[in-house]
Amino acid sequence: MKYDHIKQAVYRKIESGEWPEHHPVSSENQLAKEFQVSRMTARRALQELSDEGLVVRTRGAGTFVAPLKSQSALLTIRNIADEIRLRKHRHHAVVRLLEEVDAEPGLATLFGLQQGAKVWHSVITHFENGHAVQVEDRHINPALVPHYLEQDFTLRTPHEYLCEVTPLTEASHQIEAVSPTSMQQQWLDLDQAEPCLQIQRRTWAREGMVSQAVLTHPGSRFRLGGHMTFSQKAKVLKTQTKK
Amino acid sequence: MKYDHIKQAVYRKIESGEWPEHHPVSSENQLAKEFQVSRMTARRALQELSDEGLVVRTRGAGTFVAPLKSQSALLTIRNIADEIRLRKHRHHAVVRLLEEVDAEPGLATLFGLQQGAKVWHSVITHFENGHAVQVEDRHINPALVPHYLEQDFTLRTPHEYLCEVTPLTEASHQIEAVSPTSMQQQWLDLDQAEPCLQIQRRTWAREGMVSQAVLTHPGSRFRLGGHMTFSQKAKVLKTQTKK
DNA sequence: TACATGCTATTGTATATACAACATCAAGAC
DNA sequence: GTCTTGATGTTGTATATACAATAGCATGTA
Repeated sequence: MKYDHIKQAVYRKIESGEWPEHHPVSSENQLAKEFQVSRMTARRALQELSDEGLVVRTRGAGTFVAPLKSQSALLTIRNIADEIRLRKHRHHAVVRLLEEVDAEPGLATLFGLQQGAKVWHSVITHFENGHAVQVEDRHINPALVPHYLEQDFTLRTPHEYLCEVTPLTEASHQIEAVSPTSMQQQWLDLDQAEPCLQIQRRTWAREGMVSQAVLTHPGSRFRLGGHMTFSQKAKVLKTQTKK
Repeated sequence: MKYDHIKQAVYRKIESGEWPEHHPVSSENQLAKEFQVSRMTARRALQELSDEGLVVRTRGAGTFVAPLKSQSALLTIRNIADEIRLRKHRHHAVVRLLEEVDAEPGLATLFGLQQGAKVWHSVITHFENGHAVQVEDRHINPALVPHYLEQDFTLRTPHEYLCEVTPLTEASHQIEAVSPTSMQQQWLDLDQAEPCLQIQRRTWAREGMVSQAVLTHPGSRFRLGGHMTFSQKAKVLKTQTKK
């Protein structure tokens, strides 16, 4: 499988960070020459990488490493700020906490740190047209993310910062319905405890787990929606059963 | 784009139901002859359909229409009964309501029916190891689904029945956190109103909207989870931005 | 400067061919 | 009946080639 050889070579360049977003990928002819294969074989490698969304190809221009910023709309829940702006609404954020804390035992294990090691912690409330729609309670692995505490998260969300600083490779999510804690209630400006949609998101880079975020949305002000056609459904199914 | 011509021809056969699950698809050579193209062009059509999960290809055997039964794990939320059995737990269902009712105006519009037309309505509680984990409140378009009221839904879930009777082509979902109504609370054997995760699922066939289901889960007994790697994430992203 | 033209590199589509790997079935050997 | 063998059809991989469509750049022109 020569084409798979080429795919993996390109994949390594991207995954290692040697080729960042928008970096040009060798052209079909260059790869064909370099790997001593025909252009059609090199083409297949790039084509499959494109199908998988790792590179973007433009006729006449070339092949480039795909930007990873934008996220799948439904599961990773795109950056809340982008989502709000997409609806042409105003977004602003208020930083409630930004601190260094002792890691809880469970989290220390997930991060691969010693018991009692320090981790970074931020709590940020996101507003849509002046109404609180999400409180983002996030813990960060300081071994993998530099200068987290010095960022101004009213300008750029933690998620955006993480995407820039580290190449994320995996994510897991859990969605559940909960009653907000009194602190969450306060952070969301809720008069009374209403049901909240809570999403736990964990993200990994190649070196290990980068961050855990707990995103809490008031049920009355947030809804998670999606739509898929038959063939798209089948495609998602395939990516999931493949593992 | 000759290859796209072939893709669409095959797609129509599948979508129309003329080729059911596991039905053999014409071979590359047959298609090449039929459409007056080279084998490589016919091959591309089948290959892309395979990438999209519509057909399954086996070297030496041939190409076949893919089984659609299994659903994407995260969004369509696989059949609750399957999910429970997958965890090696006991599942049973209790039918709370199974009746013909007047369609609400909104639903009649969605179904493409006259105001005040009759629709079918079922309410079923699903139990995992004896604990209620979901109440399924479903409305059915009687124009597209036969004999719904005569089914025994303790043996086969409505979702399973619908999948057998009609070829579903699209689905949309909304997820939110709510307080249960008093009826839902009763159907779920809840002592007090706890936050519930509520999923609204609408499904379409080619002829129109088939069904609307509202699935309500007690927050304390249910969690929606998922995991995806980098390249899978990118693939999902692509299918969603494509529209 | 501003615009138009054309050249070149790159990706997209289509074809023809060759061989490899595998599944299925039928005929024959035991 | 059971197993082996081989023929045939199918998909998978790889190559070589041709032309189309587009992007980007450089060059020439007004």
